[in-house]
Amino acid sequence: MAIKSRQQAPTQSDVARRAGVSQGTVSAVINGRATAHRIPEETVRRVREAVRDLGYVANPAARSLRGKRNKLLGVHTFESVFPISQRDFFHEFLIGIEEQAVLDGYDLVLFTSTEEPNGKRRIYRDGVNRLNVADGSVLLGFTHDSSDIAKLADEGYPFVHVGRREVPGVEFRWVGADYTTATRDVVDRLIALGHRRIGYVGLDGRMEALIDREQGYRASCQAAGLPALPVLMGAQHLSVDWFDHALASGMTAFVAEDESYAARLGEFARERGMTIPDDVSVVVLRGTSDGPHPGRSWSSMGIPRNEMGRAAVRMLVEILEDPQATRDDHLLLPCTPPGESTMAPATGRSA
Amino acid sequence: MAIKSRQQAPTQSDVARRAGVSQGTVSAVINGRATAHRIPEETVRRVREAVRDLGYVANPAARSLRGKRNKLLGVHTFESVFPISQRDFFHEFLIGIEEQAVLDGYDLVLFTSTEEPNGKRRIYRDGVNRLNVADGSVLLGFTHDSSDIAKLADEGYPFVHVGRREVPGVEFRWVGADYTTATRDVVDRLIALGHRRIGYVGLDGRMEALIDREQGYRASCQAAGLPALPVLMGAQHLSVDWFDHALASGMTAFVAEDESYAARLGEFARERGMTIPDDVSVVVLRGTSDGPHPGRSWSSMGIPRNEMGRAAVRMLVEILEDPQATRDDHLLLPCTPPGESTMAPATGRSA
DNA sequence: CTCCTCTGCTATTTCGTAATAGCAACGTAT
DNA sequence: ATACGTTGCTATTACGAAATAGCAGAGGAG
Repeated sequence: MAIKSRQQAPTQSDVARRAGVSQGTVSAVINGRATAHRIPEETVRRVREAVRDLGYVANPAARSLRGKRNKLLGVHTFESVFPISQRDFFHEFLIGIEEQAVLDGYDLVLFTSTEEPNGKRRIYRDGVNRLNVADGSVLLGFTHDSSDIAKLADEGYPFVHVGRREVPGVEFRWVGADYTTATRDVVDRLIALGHRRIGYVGLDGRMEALIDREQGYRASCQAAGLPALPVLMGAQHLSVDWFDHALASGMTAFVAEDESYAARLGEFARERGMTIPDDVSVVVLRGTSDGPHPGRSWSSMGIPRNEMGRAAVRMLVEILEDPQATRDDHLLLPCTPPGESTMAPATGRSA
Repeated sequence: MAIKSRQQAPTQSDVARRAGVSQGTVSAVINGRATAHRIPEETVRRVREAVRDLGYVANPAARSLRGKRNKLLGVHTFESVFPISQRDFFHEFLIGIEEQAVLDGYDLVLFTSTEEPNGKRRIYRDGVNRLNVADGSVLLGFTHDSSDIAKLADEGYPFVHVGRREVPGVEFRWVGADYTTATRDVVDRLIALGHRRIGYVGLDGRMEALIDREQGYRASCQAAGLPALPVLMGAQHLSVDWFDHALASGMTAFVAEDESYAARLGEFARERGMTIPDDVSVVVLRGTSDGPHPGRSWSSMGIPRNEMGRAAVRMLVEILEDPQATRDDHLLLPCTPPGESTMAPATGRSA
């Protein structure tokens, strides 16, 4: 037996012919508008029988052409999802997005075809917005070039950005996590544990998500009357020399914007024969170890990735299904506080 | 500034009006039939400009209604992807699928809307085959009810099943891993290490993927002239009593169809004060620890999930882009051999 | 001056479904 | 007998893209 190649599926007209009625009548019966169309029992029965006999299934293309809606939600990630580090980070968002899409009865379109050779993904390629195949889209990740977002918003295309994002002069919807408050709580906790000099190890790119964290750090220090410490930015400065210097200046705790920086600190501590958290406390502000994959367990602020994905889809679906209703155009979800695994009271040395 | 609400997506007619031509001309330009339609440079330029200005993108429903392709590939998983255990298992397939889709310039549709309350996903819901929104689909996971597959194949819908699957009387394309050979190699290796009584711990559902493994186990035993040992099937039989009995009968190695069974064996061994692999060897035939997520590291046969996903997409795209060409209707990829972490030479006790 | 060819498009139809408008036949009321 | 309502449908159109058929005007040949 050979594999069949595509053949013509039966249409409503085929069904109509067999049942001896018109196509419109078949449509009415199939869509439960039989009574509204005053179609008697007997005719309905004949149509149903013909549907069964022919194995008729509605052509979704035709249906959505008529109905305007495809029941498709797009997911656009600005970066390739493959690099290992990114993979784990995005995965949890995707799970949340999928879970909510299931609940709302939408299918998802993953936009991958727009990837350029450099691994970046753009919304517009040759000026064409591929996202339009979906009723609306969730945007994931960060792009330094915000012109795509601006253009999309200007078109009136319905989308929700995951992660707080500000583009001057452009209004759009987003779902974010409250990094400012969460970071502030983290630093407050370190202060409560007796730490007086707390280092902040930051990334190079200062996107909103990181600025918010830094903001929380500064706010906490200020509230406690601690000096505004210099903030280290960028991996290239993160050397053992810097670490020695930091310790010498009395630092007893570090707040690392990214898990990878905490890993470096861990190495330095081991080199100097110090243990975490007994000698030094380290807290991570952005990691994946809180996810389903164990690995290292730093004291790590929990980003509600799953919830953010769900919330973005929920917001998007609400927009699509009731475009008129007024609602908040953004949502800030709380982070979960870090565990105490790599946090401990400041040791005597610093007292 | 308020968020703009959805304006009608531009159509070819809108573009045509702006460019001062007819809809048909726009269609010709967009589909590269400009020369065939003897449309001069200047007009083509005007149309292209109008397309860019309006952000026009083809309506996939209309396009596919007309029998054209959408550049969309569907991914249907028969089970929900959420349960933690499944999540890791499917994830790697999805990565492979996405990677290849990027290369071939297709976007992916994740079919989630067909999930029933029990977590099962069907292709046909209310008799409607939703997969039709995609040009073709990759089917992932296992369904005991093969009628959906049969119906799909009968319709002539282009799809590739990931995982070898046999449905009597139905021919379709699939990509699988060669579990038979890989398992045979595993058992051969254990035999070479001096093991003479090797237990096989199997799952309840005997789908093809498991039957193949069992087949490889039996083949290896038979080739080595070892007795055909009773095969344990089902978690309910996996007790310490059984373990004691197995050891007493001289078993020195176990082949576990699933990682979870290996975990049970590990517990039993600990209870009896035995160490793996010094006292007992354990090899896993289906696990996720070989993936990017560390966790336990059993000696585990590596399933080429990423490659399987890629191969399925490649096969599907070939079918779509050249339906006539003759080609193999299935592909069997090799597994990677397990490491030696939980395998060791048989101890004196069994000699 | 007429016929023909070539250019550069336009007009029309098609795909399958759904919604709206409306018609023919029959019965009922006045 | 005429007007009117009800029943049971059919006819038509729209949705957006694409394919096919073909037409108007310019220019050249005879």
